[in-house]
Amino acid sequence: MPSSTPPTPAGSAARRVRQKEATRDRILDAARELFVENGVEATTMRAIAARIDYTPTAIYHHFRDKEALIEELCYLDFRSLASALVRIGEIPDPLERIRRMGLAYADFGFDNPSQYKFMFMTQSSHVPLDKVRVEKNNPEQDAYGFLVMTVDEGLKKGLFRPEFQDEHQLAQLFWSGLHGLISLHIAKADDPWIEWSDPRATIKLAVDVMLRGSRRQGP
Amino acid sequence: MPSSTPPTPAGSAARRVRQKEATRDRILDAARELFVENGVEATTMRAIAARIDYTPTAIYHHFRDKEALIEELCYLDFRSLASALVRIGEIPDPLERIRRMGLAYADFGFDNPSQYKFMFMTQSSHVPLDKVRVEKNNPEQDAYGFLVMTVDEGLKKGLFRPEFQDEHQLAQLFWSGLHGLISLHIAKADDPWIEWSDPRATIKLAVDVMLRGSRRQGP
DNA sequence: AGTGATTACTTGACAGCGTTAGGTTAACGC
DNA sequence: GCGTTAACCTAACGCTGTCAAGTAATCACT
Repeated sequence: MPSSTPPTPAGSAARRVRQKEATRDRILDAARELFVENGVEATTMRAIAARIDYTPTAIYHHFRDKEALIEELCYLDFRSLASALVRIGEIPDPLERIRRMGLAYADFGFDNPSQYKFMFMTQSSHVPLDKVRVEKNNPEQDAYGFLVMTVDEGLKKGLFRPEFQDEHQLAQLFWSGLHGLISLHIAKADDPWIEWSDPRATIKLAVDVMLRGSRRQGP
Repeated sequence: MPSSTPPTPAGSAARRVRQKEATRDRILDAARELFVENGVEATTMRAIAARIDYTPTAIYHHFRDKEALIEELCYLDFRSLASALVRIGEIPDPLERIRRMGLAYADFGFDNPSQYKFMFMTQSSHVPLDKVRVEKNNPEQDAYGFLVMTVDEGLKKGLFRPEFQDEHQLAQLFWSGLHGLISLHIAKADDPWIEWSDPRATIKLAVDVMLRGSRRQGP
């Protein structure tokens, strides 16, 4: 067998598949750049196409419509968020794990405001039910599921006050506490009305406040 | 002087002013209804005009553009939110006052999701700097200022843990904790991914958690 | 009473948007 | 070579927010 054979998939059919995926990725990259630069709303299909020297209609051969394109980026970001959080999974103490997850989650939001915006600040059942892309409760892929599992572990170890029974409710409480600060800062950072404190410092305080306020007794 | 004179402003000039304000109000009412029904984005100037039997361009004699129309509604809602909260102002204990304000704020959000959305979940320095409509720090009109003042009162009474010094930071912490839950519920209520707990129950828990986690010692 | 100015509103249009029907062109299996 | 597939383009549709210009009624004033 000659060494000139392409490494993974031989044959020109496979090459065409690869080429199609390549332009698909170029569309995604261009869209992401423009979304980050100008926001989702202000980014037009024409602009995305122009950036990679295609006609707008070419995009529709790769994505059903603009929303499907957004959803694809959203899906990729959900995975990258989850894999950023999962590195914290080894920390043995559930409470400390929650604390560290919170800080990492906030970092993700502040570092990627544009992604954060269309992940958590816009309506849309981001997963078409027939074609689930993210595996639920796989911590590699589902950050929310990971949080719920961690909270559940804390509940079973009796680390929280007795009024907390539902792991979903407590997880939503933690999550939304952070989300509030991140999203307000993204949406209203320019508002002269509010004198914003350093958001990362506030996040640290907020995480501590929520843990202290929900855990059983303690020193 | 004959009694046929109109009550408040005499003269037909004044009547014209009143008529102009009347159609302006009709535009605002129609816009509000459509915004609530279909959302801000999906509501067109043409639809607003059609609802009150005007041409779309008539609106532009009363509002600079669509954003100015939204901002006017936003401004009205800010005042109605503030006056809903100010009724709680008499409660003497600052902590209890914060707790009650939190619950009232959440009620406003859950009861008026559409208003809440364009008040707190969309970008825009909602106040044109040259023409401030809401009086800052007047609790009747500025809900955020009211919260900051209450937090400051608590700080001065030594009710909070020593790491809290900045009244803005602590106010933002409380506020954003609630905002997170409200906004996530508005944006993602339909998302099959998350098993939402009863949001009002979670709000109650969240308020208690945040107060317990931030106040000094205590039983 | 007549005249000119003001103004609330309409007509008709513009550019730009997301999207689509239909045509072109190249590579494919046979 | 031939029919098929499919990636991409051309041209257009209906929709959007917005505007320049026109109309008609009311105003203030001589």
